[in-house]
Amino acid sequence: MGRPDRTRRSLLDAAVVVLSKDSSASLAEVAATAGVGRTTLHRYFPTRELLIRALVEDALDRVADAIASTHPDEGPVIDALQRVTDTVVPLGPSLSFLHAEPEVYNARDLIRRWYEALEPVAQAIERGQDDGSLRNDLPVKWVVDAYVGAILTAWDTADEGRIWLQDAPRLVMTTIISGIATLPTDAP
Amino acid sequence: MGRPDRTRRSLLDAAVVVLSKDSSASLAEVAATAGVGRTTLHRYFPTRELLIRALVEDALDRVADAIASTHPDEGPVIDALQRVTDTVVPLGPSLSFLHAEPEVYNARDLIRRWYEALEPVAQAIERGQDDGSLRNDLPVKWVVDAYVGAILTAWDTADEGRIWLQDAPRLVMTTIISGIATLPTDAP
DNA sequence: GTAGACTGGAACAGTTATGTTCCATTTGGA
DNA sequence: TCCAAATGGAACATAACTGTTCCAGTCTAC
Repeated sequence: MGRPDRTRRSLLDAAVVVLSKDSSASLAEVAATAGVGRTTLHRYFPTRELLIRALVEDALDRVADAIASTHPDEGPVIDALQRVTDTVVPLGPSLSFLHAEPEVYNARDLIRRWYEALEPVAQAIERGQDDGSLRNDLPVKWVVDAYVGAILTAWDTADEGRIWLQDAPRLVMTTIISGIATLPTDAP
Repeated sequence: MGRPDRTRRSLLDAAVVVLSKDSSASLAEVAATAGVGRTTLHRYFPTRELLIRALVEDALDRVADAIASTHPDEGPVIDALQRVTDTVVPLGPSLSFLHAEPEVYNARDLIRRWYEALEPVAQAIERGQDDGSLRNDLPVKWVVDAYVGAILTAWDTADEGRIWLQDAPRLVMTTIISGIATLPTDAP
């Protein structure tokens, strides 16, 4: 990895840190955090929009790779979701800005790519509803969003120090799979 | 309600609409949406920060009132959560900006008030864990965040047209209470 | 060690939002 | 009707960020 690649990576990492804290932070702040001159930032990412696009695409790639690496189309669906959760959650709060950036919200193609990245998860959930391991009275779209939402919540909550990130996968899985109530059969 | 009160309300409502779509929108846009001159906006809210504070406080009041009106400390906990859900969800996507505004995130007292508003919910959940209706292997803080997160997800998802807001209370309750898996007892 | 790539600082213009002031106009209640 | 409150528009100063240019300095691969 040559110097340009390292500089580029520093900038992307710094941008994640800075922009997830304040999505309207200045590029000067990003450059400073990356330990790089503002001029250099503009050499790599001529405009703010291009920086954010690159940022989101980078994050999307990481999520898509993480999901694919767990082969969510194989084995029992609940096990598959467990693998996805264990792999994606540690990617960390650093990705939660995906949720907030207005630039993301208004770029059709980025939204499309976001749902493309989640498509394997959607398919696993559909498979689970078909084979009877997941309840089928909830729309697949809702289940996907609720599942992703739980992961985002875990990131936020861990970020605020209300839980430990290492506990997050269990909390997410228990909550989303079994819910917060005791089983009806537990009643006398 | 005199003219000043109506103007103030128009401004707050417009601010919710505009800022929840783009949290960096200009005050001119807010004023225009409220059908009010920019000068008038500044008369009511001298600075942008004060507008946002007023906005958040207004939203907090609405949520707190909605929660209180359901008396979450009475009756079976799951019924109480159902009442809270049915009452809070219709308050609508208009409140989801609570989640995004950086000004909110960086104001200690607003965060504190946010959790104060949720305190009755936290107490209900604690009560449920004590009386055995909710599983007690999850931290109360996590359960509160997961529950609120599910409502926020429902708002976002409804906003994007992936579900209908009128279905949201059932989806939220089913998902958070029972989870997305079929009951173990459903297996042959 | 040297050439070419890479970097950083400074200075600049252009744009945009904010907050203020002043004044003319409209509104609504007494 | 009349008066005081409320409003809106225009103009202004200020501040901040963006994106560009130019140049001098530094690193690195050869």
